[in-house]
Amino acid sequence: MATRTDAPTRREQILKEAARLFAERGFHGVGVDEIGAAVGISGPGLYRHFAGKDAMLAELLVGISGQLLTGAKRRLAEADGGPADAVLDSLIEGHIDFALDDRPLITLHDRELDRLRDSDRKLVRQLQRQYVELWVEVLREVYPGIAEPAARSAVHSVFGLLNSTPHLGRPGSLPGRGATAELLHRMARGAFAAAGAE
Amino acid sequence: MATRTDAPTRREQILKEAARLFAERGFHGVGVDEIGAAVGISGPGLYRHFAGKDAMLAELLVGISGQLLTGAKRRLAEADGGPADAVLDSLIEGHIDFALDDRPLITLHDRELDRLRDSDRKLVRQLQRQYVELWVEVLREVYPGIAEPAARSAVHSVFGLLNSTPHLGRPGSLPGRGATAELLHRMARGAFAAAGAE
DNA sequence: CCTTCAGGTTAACGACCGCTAACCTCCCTG
DNA sequence: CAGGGAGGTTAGCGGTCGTTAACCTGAAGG
Repeated sequence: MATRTDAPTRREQILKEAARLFAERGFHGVGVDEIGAAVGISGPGLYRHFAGKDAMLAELLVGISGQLLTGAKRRLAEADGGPADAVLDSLIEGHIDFALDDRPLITLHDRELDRLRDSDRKLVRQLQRQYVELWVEVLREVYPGIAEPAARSAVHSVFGLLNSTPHLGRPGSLPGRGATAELLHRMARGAFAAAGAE
Repeated sequence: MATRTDAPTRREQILKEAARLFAERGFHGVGVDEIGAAVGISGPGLYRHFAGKDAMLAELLVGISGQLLTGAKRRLAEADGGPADAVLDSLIEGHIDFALDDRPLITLHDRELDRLRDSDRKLVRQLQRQYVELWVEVLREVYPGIAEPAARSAVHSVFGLLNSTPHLGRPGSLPGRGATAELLHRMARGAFAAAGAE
């Protein structure tokens, strides 16, 4: 995957700022004028790029879910045939990268889902479910003793653990990105191990 | 603590329904008319019991934080002098009880804090900080090797794990409350153990 | 050089929502 | 048995917000 070097499009600027604002003050707490101001244009100018405020949220949430799922599938494919243990580590690593690099999106991801139109919400839920099931399969390979409902619960709980990054204080009070990532990784493995030991 | 047997007051009804609605659709997503309807009165009737919509949210959040802190202090006092290990277990148990019994409140707790007036938000933050510090102290007794910043991060992350209950599916798809509580408890201990093993 | 169109602008409409005003109706109490 | 307060009601005001309408402008293309 080539790293982007070209300038972000106006659409992307808007999405990024909207994500930040939605995460800070909630979907209903942010006005379109604010979003516009954040990218240097004013309120209604946004409608040249999006059908409405809802559309921005929808694109954000679908994008997040899709990105997570795609990344996980890729990691699974890359490690095809390898030890399930390593695959689980790779999944954890990917999720942590995302949680540390895109904190606003992680926040939105489980906070504003209910504000979506039915069709969009169904789509997001479906992507999320696939992502979870993917983890569940790998987890049950590593810990064959764990029953499926328990495995699903364990996966959701570890997501809760990994998604706690927004609560870990602003960057700077953290012990450094690498150390935080490592700590989260160890804790996730520890939690899974405890769930697997019946 | 004696279990309440008398009927809930109107104020308590309102708070409970408001908590549920706020958790479902967000603070700004719920109108006062809806809250009123949920308790059988209509919109402005709420103002006989609360100064405004903000006041309901404030009372809910301050109440949650206070309850968590008070409960933790009580458990700490009860186990005074006992093994730190057992105290940690008691803290975890208390938090899980809360997360399982008052899911809407847990949801609100880290979702709508920014909607509070400055003074209320400061109060809630102060209560939360005390609660965290209490856990950090106990955790560092159990795992003396862990540095304080890492311990704080670990505590926040385990809160994320325990507070994942709203994502565990509606009661019924769960393997039963007792089993869920036990699983969460084991995972929390596993995560802490992994954080403590440097 | 004229045209076109992408991407802005401001004005304003309509809906919604928090809150207040004004009024009503029990029930408790002196 | 008056009267007063607790706890409702409906009507409506004022502000906010998403969205649309109408207009403007600069740059690219024939």
